[in-house]
Order: sequence, then C-alpha cells, then structure tokens
Amino acid sequence: MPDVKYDQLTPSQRKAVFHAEGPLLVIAGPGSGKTRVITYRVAALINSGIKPDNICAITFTNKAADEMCQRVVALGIPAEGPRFAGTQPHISTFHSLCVTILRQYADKTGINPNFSIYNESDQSRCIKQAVKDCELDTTDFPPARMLDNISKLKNRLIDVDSFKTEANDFLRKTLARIYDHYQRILAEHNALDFDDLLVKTAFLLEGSGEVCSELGNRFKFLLIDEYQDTNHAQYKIARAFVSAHNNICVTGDPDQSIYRWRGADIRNILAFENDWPDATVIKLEENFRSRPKILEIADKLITVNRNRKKKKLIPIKPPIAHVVVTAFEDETEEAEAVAQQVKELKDKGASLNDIAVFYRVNAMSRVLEEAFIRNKMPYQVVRGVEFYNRKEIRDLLAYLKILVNPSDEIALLRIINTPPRGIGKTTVDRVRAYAALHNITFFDGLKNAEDIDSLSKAAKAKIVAFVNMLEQFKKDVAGKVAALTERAFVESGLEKSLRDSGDQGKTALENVNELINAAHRYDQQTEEPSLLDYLQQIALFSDADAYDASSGRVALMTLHAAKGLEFENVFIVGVEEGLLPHERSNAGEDKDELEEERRLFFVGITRAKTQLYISCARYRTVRGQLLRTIPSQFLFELGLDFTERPQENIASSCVTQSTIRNMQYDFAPGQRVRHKSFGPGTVKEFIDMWENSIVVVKFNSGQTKSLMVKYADLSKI
DNA sequence: CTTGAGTTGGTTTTT
DNA sequence: CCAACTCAAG
Repeated sequence: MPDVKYDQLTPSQRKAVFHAEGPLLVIAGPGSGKTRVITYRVAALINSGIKPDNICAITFTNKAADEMCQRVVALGIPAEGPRFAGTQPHISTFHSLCVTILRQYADKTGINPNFSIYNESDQSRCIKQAVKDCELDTTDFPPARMLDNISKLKNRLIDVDSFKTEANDFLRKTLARIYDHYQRILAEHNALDFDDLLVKTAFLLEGSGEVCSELGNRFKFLLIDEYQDTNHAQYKIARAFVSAHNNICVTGDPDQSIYRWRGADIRNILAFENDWPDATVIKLEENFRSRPKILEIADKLITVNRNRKKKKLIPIKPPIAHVVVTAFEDETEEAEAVAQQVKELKDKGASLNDIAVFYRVNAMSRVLEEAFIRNKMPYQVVRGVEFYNRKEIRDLLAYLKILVNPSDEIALLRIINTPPRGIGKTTVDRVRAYAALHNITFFDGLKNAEDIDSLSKAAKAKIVAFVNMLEQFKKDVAGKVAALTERAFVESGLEKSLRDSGDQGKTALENVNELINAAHRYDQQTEEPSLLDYLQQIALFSDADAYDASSGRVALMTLHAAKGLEFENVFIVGVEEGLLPHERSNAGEDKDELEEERRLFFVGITRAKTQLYISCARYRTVRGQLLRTIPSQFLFELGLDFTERPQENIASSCVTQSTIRNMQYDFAPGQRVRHKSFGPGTVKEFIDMWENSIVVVKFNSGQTKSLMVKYADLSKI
C-alpha cells in the first residue's frame, strides 16, 4: 500500500479522514481544508483495504475533480481521469457521473446512449418550438421564463405527468402543456438538458431497486464535496446510492451556499443529521487561508444573515493584513485603479498568479480588461464556456454531433446551410413537413429527399450531396477525434468560408485550430477516446474549468466562479446596490435572496489570503446609460469605518499594517534575499510568529544565520 | 437563396 | 447596449 503522509492533518481533520464507516457530516468554514479531507479520506480508505473502484467522490466542477485526481495520485494512489475505470476511484461531478450511468443503463431507461446534451441556447430553440407547437405566443409566454419554470420543476423531480395532475389553474395548465411538448421535442432529438441528466438518473435509481443495489455495491463509499450546493435531484441520487450501506461522507459550508437560484437546497446539509440519524458530525473551524483581519470582516458580514447556524472562523495565520475599501468616481476609474494596484503589487514582487479580480456579472469584465491592456498587465478572463459558444466552434461541433446522434435536429439545422450550400428555408421547411407527415426524423427526411415531390431537382441534388458528405464522415467516427474534427472542418467547406471572410475569419480560424488542439489533447489523455464521450464531456464544461492557476496572468472572474479558489491578493469591484446585491435577485423583497447575495460577497472575501481591496463606483454605465449608484448595504456591514456615504475618495478605512511591511514579513524557503552586512543569501526556513517571525538564511559567504525579521532589514532580490 | 439593413426585445449568477 | 431576429432587395 502506498505510504501516505498524514502528519499535515490537524486533529479534527484527522478524525474526519479516518472516520470508519457510516454517515459523516463535515461542516467546514472557508479555508479549513475540506477538500483536503475528502482527498485524504479517499487515500485512507484505499490504504485500509477498500478497493479503489468502490469509492466515488463528487466534486462541484470538472476542474475540482481533475485537481482531486491529481492530488490523490500525488498521494501515491492511481486515479487517472474522472470516469468509471476499473481499479481507480471514481472522481467526477454529479453531472458527469449521471452521463456515465445513463450510458451504462440505457436499456433500463430507454434513452439512446448517444444522446446530445443541450445547453442554454439549444434549450431556448426547443422551448420556442414547444410554445409554437402549443399555438401560443412567445410574448405571453416568454421562453426564458418557461424554461426557468420547467427547470425548477425538474429540480424538484416533478415530471410532466405529475405536474399535469397538480396543475389546476390556467397558467399552470398551459405550462404543463409546454413542458410536455418541450420534453417530447428533446426526446425526438434524443437530447437531454442539464437538469434531465440528474432527473433521469434519479428516476432510474428510484424505479429500479436492482440498479440501486448494483450501484450501491459498486460504490461502497460515497463522498460529496460542496454539499451545501446540491439540489433535490442530487440529494435523491445520493440517498439511493448509499441506501444499502450508509457510507456517505459530505463536506460543506451553509454560509457558502450560492446556487439557490439553480435549485440548490441548503436544507440538504442542514437536515443531514435527520436524514442519517446516526451521523457523526465534525466541524472544521480553523482557517488556514486568510489573515485575521479578513476573517473578522467576513464574520461581521455573514453574522447579519438571520437564517443561519452560528459558526466560528478561527484564524491560524499571523495578523498582518491589508484591507481597503475605496469609492471611485466611475467604473473606468475603478478599473484603472485596480490595474495600477496590480502593477504595484507586481513591482513589489507579487506573482500575477496570486492576484484575482472578482465581479458580480460577466459584463463587468470589459472595462477591467481595457484597463489591464492599457497598463500592459497580462490577465485571463475565466470564462470557459465562452470559447465553446463561439459561432465557428458551435458550427464545427454540430457537424460532429450529428454523426453521433442523427436525431439532433438542432445541430442539423445549424449546419445544413453553414457554410451556404443553397439549401434555404423553403427547402428545409418542405423536408420538415415531409418528415412530420411520415413520422420520421429530419435527417431521415433528408435521406429520402428523392421521394419528396415538393422539392426541386436542384434542391434534391444539393441535399443528396450534403447527406453523402455526412455519411463519408461517419466512416471515421471510431477513429481519433482530432483527425475527424479537422476533416469535417475542411471537407464541409467551413474552412474555406472562414478563409474567405477576412479578419474576422482569421480569428475564427485560430479558434478552430485551438479546438483541434484540444481534441488532440483529449485523444492523447483519454484511455478510450470516443467522439461521443468527447462531445458529452465538453458539453459539461464550465467557466471555472478554464482557470489556469499558473498562467502568470491576473485572473478575472465572477464571484460564482471564484468558489473553491484562493489568492494572496483579491479585488472585489462594483460593490453597489443593484449589483451586489443584484437587483434581479429580488433582494429588496425576498430576504432569502438577499442573504444569498451576502453569502456570495462572503465567498469573495474569504478567497483572500492577505490583501483585500473592495471598491465601488459612484457612477456606473449600465446598458449604455450613466447611472448614479448607491454603495452596497453590505459595505456598511463589514464593521469598518465605512459609515458615511462615500464622497470623494474614501481613504483606507482599515489598514492594520502597511502593505510594504507586510510584504517583508513573509519569506518562503528558496527566496533570495540581501542583508546589509551579510550580503546575498537564500532563505532556508521561515518560522511564522507574527511580528516576531524568524528567518533562517544561508548566506553566500557560507554561514547560516537565524534572524528576527523585524530587526534584520532583509530585502528580497 | 443570400445578404445586409433595420427592428425588437432582453438584459445575473452556471452544471 | 448588443444579439437575435425579420424582412425586403438583389
């Protein structure tokens, strides 16, 4: 068995890691090492003789899953990719797990395993069609609203039939009809939306004791990170999974629940002890991440929430910190100040990897980007889905999707005339009418084009050519994904059309190249690469997955994407009423939503280790209109001297120690330093004792000295 | 059938 | 403000 070093663990972490069997709830504040507990517990279970593939760990994002796999491997335990694979622990998100299960148990669900996963824009097309099919107007029944309602129903595991029986007023009855049509359209396309992945899996487990016990047998230990953000469907899946053995271990922090709007049910974690009465509860309250001052304001803020259990944040780190709240004139000035502060930090030796800027809405990244470009500071906007939402990428992927799942009408409609090949709306409508009449898929309709009398000879010929092209591609489906992607790109004519379209096409070409590179990486890194698997994986890609921790660039991201990360220096911008809390959160009336916005700010604050810069602007341009803003109520809750409305510039409200001194108090082994009389040397050891910290330096002269940092006057080189 | 100009409407967070 | 959609001319 591998030799895992457990000595880094604190007693309470140790207790959680080595908890023998049965349900375990780990309530843990920010920066307390809860993910570490899961990681080490996986290792400890394997060391105690549990077979690796009997363990299933659930993370919140794919990124988190990848990282956990890597850490488990680093502990000496084999754990390659996040998927079902023989001798390894299964580490993945709930959604990936569901995809795997649904593929494996296709015969039990009747869902073709080649299903497409529909994202927001695909869903939007389907719902529009559904509303139209119901002969309703999209102005009376806004697609986005309908989708939102349907999603809420799905999160509560209410299917079409049971909603039909409970809907008794006109509005709900209509919604039931739309829901019905929407599900039918998805089924016809052999597609599942994000919610369906969970819903179908939950129903599969609920409906089949056999599957349940099979999976319970397969996974004898279930571990779930970020349990506070699970929804009802995920809860049901978890319950069904462990019904045979109750070996469930969850970690979470109710104060960091920020996905209520997506169906996350905070009651899951609050009621854990009711659900599993023999549960052991372990609290991790020590915080290894942030300096005390940061924890102090975080605590002041979160204490305002009424609907919460009291929890301590016990600081471990020395008390030197830098917390600043500043009001700027407008968003440009704010962004400029952030960029310049970043520059200063960099000049003082900070790595750009250790700096992050958080904001409430994605639209706010633009003004920051401009400021970073002006100041020549490298940055990355953490927005993973953006890439996959580009037109050229979606077009090319649609070609691949249709090869795997010919029923995917959304994909087919997307590419049938992209690039233009003379198959226009009229032709498409005629084929669709034919397909509907004969009760076949659109693709089969195209295949039968010769038999469709309404089509012109020219149209028929074009369709035949198109279908033949796809059939040619199909022959390569079993091969490498990258090769097929490239082939489809060239032979479809997409490449030529991009090359012919000037500058815009040039960046598009670069993007496609990037996609082909990514596909190539997939081919190499995956044990059994398949086009289906590749497409389903990238469909579950999230913003947070795009974060590169060692890019050497400042990270710009939403507060939501910041979940689970930590940085030495954190900027939180736009802390204004209407933005944080966001107006659309209905935070004015709905207290729960206001509390969720507060938790979001709390999550942002607690990402910071040492330096925290919070700011607002007095004027902000929203949708092209310059508006006067009001500082966020949350700013007044931090317990800083932020009592009056910000007039000009609010100077530092709270500076425990100056930034410069603080920087000098931290030395890591390996750091090159210079001493006034001893000359240059290398730090061997740093004993952190607040202002009495001691540093051990081996000087170039050969001698090694222990020095008190505050007297030694060392400078970093 | 294609293209581009003009209009409309929707604007949070994301697996 | 911008993206998605509509519509009319070529």
